Amino acid sequence: MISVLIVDDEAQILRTLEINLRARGYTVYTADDGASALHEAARHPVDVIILDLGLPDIDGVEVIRRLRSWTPTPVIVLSARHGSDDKVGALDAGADDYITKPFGLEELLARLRAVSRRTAETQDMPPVTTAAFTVDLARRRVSRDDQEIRLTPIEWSILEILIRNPEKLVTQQQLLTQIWGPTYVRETQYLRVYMAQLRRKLELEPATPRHLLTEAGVGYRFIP
Amino acid sequence: MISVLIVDDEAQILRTLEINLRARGYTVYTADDGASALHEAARHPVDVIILDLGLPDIDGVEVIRRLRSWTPTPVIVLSARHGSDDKVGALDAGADDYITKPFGLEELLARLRAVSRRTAETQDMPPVTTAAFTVDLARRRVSRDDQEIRLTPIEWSILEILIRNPEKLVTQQQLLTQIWGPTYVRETQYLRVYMAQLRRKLELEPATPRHLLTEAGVGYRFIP
DNA sequence: CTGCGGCGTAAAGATAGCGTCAAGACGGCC
DNA sequence: GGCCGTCTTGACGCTATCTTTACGCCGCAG
Repeated sequence: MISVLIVDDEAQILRTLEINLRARGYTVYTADDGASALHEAARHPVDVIILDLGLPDIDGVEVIRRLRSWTPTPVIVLSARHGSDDKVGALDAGADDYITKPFGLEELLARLRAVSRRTAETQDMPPVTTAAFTVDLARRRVSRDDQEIRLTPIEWSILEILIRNPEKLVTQQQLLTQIWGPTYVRETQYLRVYMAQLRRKLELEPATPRHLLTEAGVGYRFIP
Repeated sequence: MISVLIVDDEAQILRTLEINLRARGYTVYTADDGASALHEAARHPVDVIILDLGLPDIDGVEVIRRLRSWTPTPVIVLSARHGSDDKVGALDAGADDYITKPFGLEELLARLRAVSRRTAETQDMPPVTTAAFTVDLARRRVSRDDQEIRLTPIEWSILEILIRNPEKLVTQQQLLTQIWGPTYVRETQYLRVYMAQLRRKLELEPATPRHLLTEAGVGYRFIP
């Protein structure tokens, strides 16, 4: 069951959306100003937040910023203005998508599906299995021969990125920026150390890896 | 049969609500001030409490706070004021929903259905049992060897979140935001203290936990 | 054949996070 | 006001984890 928090100060819109989304099987929470939006978001760990930018108390962009300080929950922004500044500001603050009013319900539903697909992938994805090991992204667990394997946070981050891009080449820069931040793009030694550890823990023959492959000078690749 | 406690000092409103809700099949109890509200709530284990904020004796927010110290029963707040401070205060204290007077009966009924649906999810859950202890989310009780174990409100909140996500990793941020609010995301020390207490109370060998596991640097996990 | 860059491996040093204890603050209750 | 349970906060040793350094291997180009 996908849960949504809708934030809008116009009671009519709020109600319409609430009813329509409920009818389609979403669990819906509502708020009609910024303060209660933040409060509700903290209370209920929803999958998506639909946020109107024009709120009576706090500026919508500010609401996004505060949400982003602690949660990665995707945010879809609603706005009456067609201005592009608005849009850029909201997206910069961390919004994931943007719709200008008036909008058709179908459009909103489409975008909702789009952003929630990403989280749904994580939440209900079946475990990924290879000849040597099994990775369960939803539960954040790895096992080999039904034996659970302990991974450190960094080991897990690297493995997760590779698993989410099966067959694909993931560059060293991608890994370094996503895990350590943009200022670490030169620290390729980190990757060597952690890839070695991952192979030692996961591969049957760490010296001749079959699933965690190196592309010399470029990056790494996961083969299922 | 769903039971409701209505608290309001205006006799007329109290009577109108009582009649209308009875007519729709609810079991209704009433109170006209804070003290008797707390008293009635303790006497009858109702499903929902409808609470007017402007009471003659105790401040409405205070009533919510005291209720919350021992029961998770959902509270719908009624208020004459439109101010947002009020609202935030009540929600912070633990209210579940909020309606400003004057309001239509249909709106109240809708919210009543909404909150009681939410609790229904909880109340139908069978108890969770492990080798060491049993947790009954519906009755909010924990036992070990048929001996009931007392948990403080915060201990319970943590345990409940973990139990609702069996096998899954629950991040420190999830726990901190859901229990203390988004501004406490750095206070990981709280978690260490309370996890230690939970283990001391629940685990057979608190030093080597089997059901409440730590994922260093990330969060905690419950294994049935 | 020799030097070089990139890689894998091992191990040492630095750091951050954990569990634990205990003292103090706080609030409800008699 | 005083008691009691609960929550917050600080200090400590310990361990896991991260970072850094060192070294040998390999392929390649000069």
